[in-house]
Amino acid sequence: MTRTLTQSMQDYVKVIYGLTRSGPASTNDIARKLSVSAASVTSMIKKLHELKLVRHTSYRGVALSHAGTMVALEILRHHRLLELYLNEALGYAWDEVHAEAEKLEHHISEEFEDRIAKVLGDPSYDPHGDPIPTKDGRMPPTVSERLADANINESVVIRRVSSHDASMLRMLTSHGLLLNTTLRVALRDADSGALVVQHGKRRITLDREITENIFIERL
Amino acid sequence: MTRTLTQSMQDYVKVIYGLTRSGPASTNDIARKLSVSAASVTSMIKKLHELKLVRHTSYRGVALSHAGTMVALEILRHHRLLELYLNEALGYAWDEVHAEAEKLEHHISEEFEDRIAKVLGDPSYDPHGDPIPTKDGRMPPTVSERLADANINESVVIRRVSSHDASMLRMLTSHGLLLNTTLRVALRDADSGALVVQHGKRRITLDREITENIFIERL
DNA sequence: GGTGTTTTTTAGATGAATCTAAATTTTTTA
DNA sequence: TAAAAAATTTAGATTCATCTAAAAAACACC
Ligand SMILES: [Mn+2]
Ligand SMILES: [Mn+2]
Ligand SMILES: [Mn+2]
Ligand SMILES: [Mn+2]
Repeated sequence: MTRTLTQSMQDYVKVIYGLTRSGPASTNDIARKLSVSAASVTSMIKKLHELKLVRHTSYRGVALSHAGTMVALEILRHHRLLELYLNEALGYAWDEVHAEAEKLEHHISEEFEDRIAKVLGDPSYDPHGDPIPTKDGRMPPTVSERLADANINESVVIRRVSSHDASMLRMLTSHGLLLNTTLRVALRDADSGALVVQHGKRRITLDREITENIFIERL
Repeated sequence: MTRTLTQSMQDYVKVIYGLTRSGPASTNDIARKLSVSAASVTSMIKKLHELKLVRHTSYRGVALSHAGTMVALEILRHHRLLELYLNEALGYAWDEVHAEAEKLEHHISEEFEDRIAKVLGDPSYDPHGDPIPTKDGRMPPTVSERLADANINESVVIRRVSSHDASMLRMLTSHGLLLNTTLRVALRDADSGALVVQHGKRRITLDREITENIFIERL
């Protein structure tokens, strides 16, 4: 069913899904995410509305319909399965998978999706710890506690890094801060909110922007 | 460099490559292969000419330039590596690989190409026995003797099947006639040109259309 | 070698996705 | 609460790949 949608429509639906975790998405936000003009967004929203993939009232923002949500989840499943496959089967690093998956997600068949899912053992999480929607559109639990909010002296495990910025991911890699790494919060800078964390013998300073994007399980 | 070409341009270049084994390709032939109108071909040829990918004189057919040939070989490399990868790594049958590779060939990165080539051990032939162009644009030898031309009583090995017609490939599979299968030519029907071949204990009749598309090595 | 057939090209239109500039509506703020 | 600012939509244009119909060129055959 996704097959009849153009790549562009798929991209809009995916972005709208990401922007509507809390309330409707604005034209400008969508435009910014997709690097297109606001006028382009308005015109695409009109088309998606006619296809009943979104609900939209002029000047009032846009939200996905149930059908639209299913489309978004399917694309997200493709994306995350691809990321994991590139990582596990082809040896891509976690900072390299996003760009490739971003292109391929629109072009693989259901057959391909099913086969890589099977090879991977029907996984629930991608290389960044993001949940992979199931074939029937259910979303596995998402780890949502931020390292930024951890307490001093608390030991935590990194379970998700919600950034596709390759340089941030490489920085974490260089400090040995991979998924499922255990660390302890040593200090918090009251002004900047930066944290100093203890990882084995190493002490690493992580600024607020980074700790906001690292999600953890408390031990 | 292929990256700046649209998918449509890539498809034209690939088809022109396939049609120019002997002399220039005609507008109509290209149109037929791509299922577009002759007028569309003329207009695309004009664009490809401006990009110096083809040489074209009005009403006189079209041929690839050196640059165009390199583009075609790169796409062909993507296609055939993908076919082999789908077959070997993901368990697709040889009659299923073509359609999937046809879509993906335009969307994989050089990184992806290099990684699957490496996983496959830098292969020279795809699941149909077609040669895979090297990264620098050389073409491994192509088996070109047809089963149709084999002599009675001759033993031969199937080395290439130049058809992407899934039903023909499945028919061959059902008779156990896979790549690298040895068989003996038992009879030739003088009228139709059909062959009866002996494969182990089985005798199989193959009509002319099929034997024209099976390429062999003589033993 | 002229004339009819086939092939190719040109002309002009369409739909998709985009843009800029202008108009309209909503929100903010003084 | 009215004016200014910001967000959104409308209007109209552009680019790409396609189409159909008509014109032009090449070919084929008597
Ligand atoms: Mn799918
Ligand atoms: Mn991810
Ligand atoms: Mn390539
Ligand atoms: Mn092949």
